[in-house]
Amino acid sequence: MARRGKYSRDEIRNMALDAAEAIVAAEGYAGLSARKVAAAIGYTVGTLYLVFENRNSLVLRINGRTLDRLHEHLMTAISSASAKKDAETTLITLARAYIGHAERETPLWNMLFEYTTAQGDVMPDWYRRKLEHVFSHVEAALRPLVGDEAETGRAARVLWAGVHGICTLKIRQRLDLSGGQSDEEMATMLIKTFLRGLRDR
Amino acid sequence: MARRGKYSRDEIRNMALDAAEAIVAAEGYAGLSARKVAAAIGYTVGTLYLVFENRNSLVLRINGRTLDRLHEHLMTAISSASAKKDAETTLITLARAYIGHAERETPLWNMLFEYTTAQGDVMPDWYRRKLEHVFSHVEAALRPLVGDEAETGRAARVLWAGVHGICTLKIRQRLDLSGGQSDEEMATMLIKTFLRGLRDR
DNA sequence: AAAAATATTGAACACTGTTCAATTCAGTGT
DNA sequence: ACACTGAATTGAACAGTGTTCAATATTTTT
Repeated sequence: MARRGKYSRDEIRNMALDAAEAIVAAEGYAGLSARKVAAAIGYTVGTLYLVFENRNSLVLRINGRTLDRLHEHLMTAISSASAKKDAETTLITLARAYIGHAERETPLWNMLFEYTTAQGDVMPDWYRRKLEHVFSHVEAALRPLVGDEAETGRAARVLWAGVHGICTLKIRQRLDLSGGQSDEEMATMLIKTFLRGLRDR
Repeated sequence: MARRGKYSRDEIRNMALDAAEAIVAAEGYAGLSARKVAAAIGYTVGTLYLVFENRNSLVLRINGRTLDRLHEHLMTAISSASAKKDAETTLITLARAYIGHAERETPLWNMLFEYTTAQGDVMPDWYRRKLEHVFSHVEAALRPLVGDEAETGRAARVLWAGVHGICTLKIRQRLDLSGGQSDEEMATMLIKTFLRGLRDR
């Protein structure tokens, strides 16, 4: 049944990504299988392997899309709600948006970190650019507060890794040890305290 | 070949845990399989399932041991090097020890977070106690600095989630975007800035 | 209409977690 | 010494997995 739907390679790739995304969203990373994706778009495994090198590269592409959506979400969050507010407000807005996104798309967001490269080699360039892209929001908010550009980069990374840590531990239920403080409250506390420490340097 | 080595259930369980740990350390979470563990201790799959409910519960037990070792490691780190130093020094020592442990046992440490409970239910009690145990070190260091006990708990969780975030992003190579700042330097910066912000409240 | 080129299939391989009837054996009773 | 019993252990079976690639189906070119 060749060329059945006259879909190009790119079209098949996108259909596969759509289907795979839906599967992960519904059944999680573990529920994702080549045959399931292929069946969902009306093809068989073989075709899928014609369009993706392997399972890992499919996962990486889905993750790329997740990063794109996250970037979009952060953008609208800071542009709509509190335009041109101070750094603290902006950063808190960003953190809420980040955490909100992670909670809304938990399985896809989890997959962002379940994927691991073979020991020794790094993430592909296009993926690292997307990561930087997401990061740029934090840097922009922090720049007015920290003079030096290199220092801005460092502070942004440290602070955002911190917010990410809160987010990931909450979502994976490693932080429910005591009084039910929400992850957003925790992130707010981190940001406020960190910024105060930064100002009083 | 029944009762071949006259091992009790508990002994078999421990042998299995030792073997599984070695496999994960060498080949990662993905390399762990029931048949491999069984073969390594001279039994077959069936016996393994007599001693562990399923793969997940085996993983959870390995994780328990990893937490125990982590706890030990943190203890020796603060008791030997800098006994009775100020909070900042202690926390930095703890962070270095935490990160060092994660880097020394990367696959086992990763598995700590790759394991996920079925959606809806929580970690078993014995596991949560181990988590609290590890946390207690951070709380102890932070207590003199923060008056209120509830506030101490909050600050400890926020700060440690931050350190964990740095650690996890570095190990999973999501933070190599720019000038090669080490994860330990980043954690130090986080701790110093956070503590300054905490003091100048 | 025949030939060439390309798209698609699906069986095959070596693996996975999990179950459970069948087998093998240690200890006891005779 | 021998059968019996009950527990320990096995390993085949099931339904799935990622991945490959000769074979087939279809379109395009000649």
